[in-house]
Amino acid sequence: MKQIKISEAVVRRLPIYLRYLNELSISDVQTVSSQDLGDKLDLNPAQIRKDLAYFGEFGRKGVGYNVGYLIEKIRHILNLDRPIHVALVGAGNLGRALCNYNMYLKDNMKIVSVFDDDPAKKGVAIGNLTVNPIQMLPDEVKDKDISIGIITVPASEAQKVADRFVEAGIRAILNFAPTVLKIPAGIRIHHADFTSDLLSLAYYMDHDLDSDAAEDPVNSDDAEGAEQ
Amino acid sequence: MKQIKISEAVVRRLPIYLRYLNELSISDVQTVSSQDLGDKLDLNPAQIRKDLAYFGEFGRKGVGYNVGYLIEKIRHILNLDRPIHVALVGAGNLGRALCNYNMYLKDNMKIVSVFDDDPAKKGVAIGNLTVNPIQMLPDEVKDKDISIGIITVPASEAQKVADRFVEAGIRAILNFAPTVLKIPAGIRIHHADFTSDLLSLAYYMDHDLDSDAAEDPVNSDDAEGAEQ
DNA sequence: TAGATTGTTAATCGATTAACAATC
DNA sequence: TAGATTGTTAATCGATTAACAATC
Repeated sequence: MKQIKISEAVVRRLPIYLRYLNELSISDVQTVSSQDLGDKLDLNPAQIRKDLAYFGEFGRKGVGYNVGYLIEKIRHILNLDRPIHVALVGAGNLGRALCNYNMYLKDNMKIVSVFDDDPAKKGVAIGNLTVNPIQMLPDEVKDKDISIGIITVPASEAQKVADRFVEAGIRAILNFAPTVLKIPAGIRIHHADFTSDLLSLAYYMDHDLDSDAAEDPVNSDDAEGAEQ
Repeated sequence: MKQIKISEAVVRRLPIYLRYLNELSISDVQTVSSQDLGDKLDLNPAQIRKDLAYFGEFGRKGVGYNVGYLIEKIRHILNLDRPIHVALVGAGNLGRALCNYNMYLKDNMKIVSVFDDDPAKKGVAIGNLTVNPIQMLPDEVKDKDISIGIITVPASEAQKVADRFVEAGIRAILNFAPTVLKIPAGIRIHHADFTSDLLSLAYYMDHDLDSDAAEDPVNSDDAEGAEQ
């Protein structure tokens, strides 16, 4: 039996496929080709076929993919055919926004517990949840079978929260704090750091051309730079 | 003069470097090596040296990089040595959270205008901004020299907002809506789609039971039985 | 059948890492 | 000087894309 390592890039595309397939399903579209998917999602059709083929043979030659069947398969691959429980630490503006964003409820994944170490926030309601003190984290993780943690505390507190998550037995972390975290191997971590995202976009603005070109290889030509 | 194409991967690391360098600067650290940076940021030191070398020779052999000097250089490369103005469309929970997140003020980048097409939100205050009707977008972009747009509307509205941004002459977009947008070549777009991020983490729940060995995520149920 | 489209292998492209001469 | 560390080239690794036989 061959052991294929599925790359993170592949896994990250699966929810994108799933999302569009769900749209197609709602529109009662029965069948879709890798070409259709590629056009819509701005991806190479060969890449889509290859991604899916890692997990099985889901299509029919000459026909395409059955939308409902492919949805079912991807949901299974992503473990979304069973409930996945999420905890969030940091009931600030961003944390509250994410809690209210319950649009992924339909995907069997939901935030079931919110924490904050500010005593003033204890018991405050956010949607149908109430803010717990951070000390309750280990018990809640156990009691509610929580496997993913979201961090929305300031950068200065993020590592401490991550450590607590790890100790409580969480399997994966989504970190919104603008800092790099040290996490033991075996725990997955994704960074959702929009401040870095935003700053990196500034690179593509028109550079002012004042400085000496010798020392500044970043001139406006770079910003155009071929469509990809 | 050589025109080197700088990859997006490189550009995206620059703000990460900058952030840690700023921390070092605050701690009065004068010099840092690529080894130090790599340890802290979980990156290969050779990669860091290579990234920086695309833009010039910023270090000293046998010594390392001067923190203050490198900050200055990276800020210049990223255009953060001049004000960068940002507009945000979608004054919901997430949009308001981002507006209140003015922690990147110190980087010369700030949200200067907020829009929403809900008449009920017109004039509502968010921090020191007030919500404008979407019709004002083109004029605001011109008047306030706005070059980056943030989209925090529902997925169903996101393409319309993107089109407005492009027409108004924006140079780059940060899209928080969970959908793929069609954007003309030459305009940069980054996706900050945390719902996909979160869903993709679910993949690692069952499959990753032993940490380092690549394990076969294609279990027998998966590989089998395309009904078709 | 003829046209379409998959699954998969091979080719290409790009990014990361290793290695080391230069030199502080 | 001896040790440290850069800048850069070469080697490696991994991901994307092209191509096409299989086949619906």
